[in-house]
Amino acid sequence: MADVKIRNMEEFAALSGISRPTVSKYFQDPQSVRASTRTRIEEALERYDYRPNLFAMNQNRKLTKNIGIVVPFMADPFFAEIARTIEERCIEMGYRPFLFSAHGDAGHESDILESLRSLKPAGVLLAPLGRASDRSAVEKFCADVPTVLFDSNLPESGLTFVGSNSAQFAKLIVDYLCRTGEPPCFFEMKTPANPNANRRRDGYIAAMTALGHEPVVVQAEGEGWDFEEIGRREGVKALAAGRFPTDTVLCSNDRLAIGFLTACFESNIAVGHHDGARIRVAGQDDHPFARFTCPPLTTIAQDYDAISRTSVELLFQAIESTETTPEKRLFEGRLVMRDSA
Amino acid sequence: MADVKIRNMEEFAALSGISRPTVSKYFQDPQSVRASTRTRIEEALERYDYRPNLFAMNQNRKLTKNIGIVVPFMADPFFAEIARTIEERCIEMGYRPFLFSAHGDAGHESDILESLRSLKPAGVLLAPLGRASDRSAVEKFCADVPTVLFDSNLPESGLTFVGSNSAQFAKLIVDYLCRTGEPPCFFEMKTPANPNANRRRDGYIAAMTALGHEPVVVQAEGEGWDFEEIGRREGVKALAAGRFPTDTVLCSNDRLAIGFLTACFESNIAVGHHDGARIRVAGQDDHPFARFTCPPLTTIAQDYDAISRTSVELLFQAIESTETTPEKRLFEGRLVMRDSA
DNA sequence: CGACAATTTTTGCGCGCGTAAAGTTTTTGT
DNA sequence: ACAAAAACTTTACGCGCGCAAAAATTGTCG
Repeated sequence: MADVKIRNMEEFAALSGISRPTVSKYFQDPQSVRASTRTRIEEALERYDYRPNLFAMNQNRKLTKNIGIVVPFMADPFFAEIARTIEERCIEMGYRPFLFSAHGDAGHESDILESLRSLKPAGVLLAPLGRASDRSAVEKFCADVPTVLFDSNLPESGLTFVGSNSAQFAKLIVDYLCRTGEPPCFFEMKTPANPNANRRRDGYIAAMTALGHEPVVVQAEGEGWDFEEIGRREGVKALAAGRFPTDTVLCSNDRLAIGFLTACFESNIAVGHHDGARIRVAGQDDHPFARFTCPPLTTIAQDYDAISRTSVELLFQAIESTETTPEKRLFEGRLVMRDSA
Repeated sequence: MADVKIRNMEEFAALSGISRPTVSKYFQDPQSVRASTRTRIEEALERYDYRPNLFAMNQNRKLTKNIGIVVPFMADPFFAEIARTIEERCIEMGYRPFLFSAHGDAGHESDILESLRSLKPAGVLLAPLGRASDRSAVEKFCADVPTVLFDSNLPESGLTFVGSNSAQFAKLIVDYLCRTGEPPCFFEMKTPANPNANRRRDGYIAAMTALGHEPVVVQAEGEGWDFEEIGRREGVKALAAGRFPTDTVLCSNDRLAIGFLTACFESNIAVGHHDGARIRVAGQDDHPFARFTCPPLTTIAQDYDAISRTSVELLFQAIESTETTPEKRLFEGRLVMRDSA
């Protein structure tokens, strides 16, 4: 590698013996130039180590290669994990992903969308905060930028959405629990952070009704994204008050379940399906930590891989073809049987 | 808000009755223009909703307002949390943070640093992967861009670093454990992901020796960032093989401890300091989930707030004054007593 | 070998804003 | 009230590359 400092594409083009517009074409899509030309450019690249100026590139370009990825709460390993896989797929496609977390705050979410505009992204993958989101801000943004929603939908928005089939989740776990013991009560937050929670509750009620059981919903007070703490604190209260008529509790999601397991521990109630256990607990999501709770949490696994893959596919579809009809893709969950239920 | 579409700063300047260079000055630092001018610009901003073009701004600028934040593993809530606080502080300072995760992979880490170059960041806050990092790549980067390392240092690199005092951590927890029961064994990964682990082991040995106890280090096989799984799998083996001579286990970090708690559960060994418990387990970090393990994990809390605050402060110090001497700031941990030990 | 298509080269403008210098106006201090 | 200082306006150039149109070259195939 010759250590000649290259200032711009002009210089690099001269040194590699190719015209600047062709080099420019190469950087926008290496496949768009003749193989022999490509080889010459790549040889020069190895010798001189030049990278086009990001800001100049995007300054006067019709469409950038930037992709925005926005999640509601990065400190939730579920989102960290899905963001990771999405990020990788974007890079594979030759795009440049930028990652943002709303940190559970709607104001921050709007700010992100605003500042995302100035990145002129080719497309955005957005997992909205949900209920708390500034709907009009999100919709206005989506009208301007090709966007695929994932994880949490904006009801009636008519936007492309990729997520999980809540009804199927509920049916799967309710059927399992009823088959193997007492029918479950449902433990959820009273004011859930996103609309999935409502669909999960409805799914639970439908599944119970279909089996001829009386659904019982126990709601936890508390706002925000501290699901574990809410599950623990309200779980302790609900247990003490005897609000669970059966010995089986289905939590709306794994994080709530993790907190509820702590509540059971604090209340000296053994969890599981073994002799001596007094309560069974199940969650939904297959959170990365669900395998490490004590006892390990029985849950419904989201299809991370299908969700991230499909989100990216639909986004690129929307980017490449000017007009696409909004789609809605729901993936099924998989029962993960562990010791808690 | 008049819905006149504003194309550029020129137009906005005309509409607000201020010259373009002054408007430009305002956007670089609102405090740099006279209060009366600032007011006029801000009034116009409310009416017309204009935002300068990010790419044009940074195109021909000596120093951008971009800050890179790089963590080794975003799916670890510890890093998600610290990234969040750092991000907020940068925004407060009028800078624009960009978040990146190496996802536990050194190649990815180098790629991030490379692509970070093209963002022309004013500064970078980097938590290196540690042992796995491509040292020369990191050092070369730090030579070009003002960088503050945090969490994990690059030994002998002479770079500014902000982290925790491992020796103090070890002393604090070892003293506590010895005071309240049998002296602890130390459970760690054989080939740890970052150098903090080595310092923690050394700290443990020093603290034990100081108290006149024989240190016992039990090492877990396994590579990578799946700490919980390694802690669980190797924990089960070590427990079965009777490799812990005392009834107290100090884990190198909380994630390992979380896995180890699962190992104890699987091995039917009650954890805690209550009657009937057969083992005490402690961790280090105060991981966001440590409070929700069963039993809740006794640990040493990192001073998240001081670390993030100081990192940002030192970075801006380095950005503003051209020449600063590298500093090393270590913060003390706080004993968090819970039920596991 | 010639015709035709596919690529590449040439040429040149433009993007939106940073920045510098010189001139003009406003503010500040006494 | 007046000079000095501070802030602003005018003017003008440059950043590095995208993009488009026309000319020149290369490659393909009968």
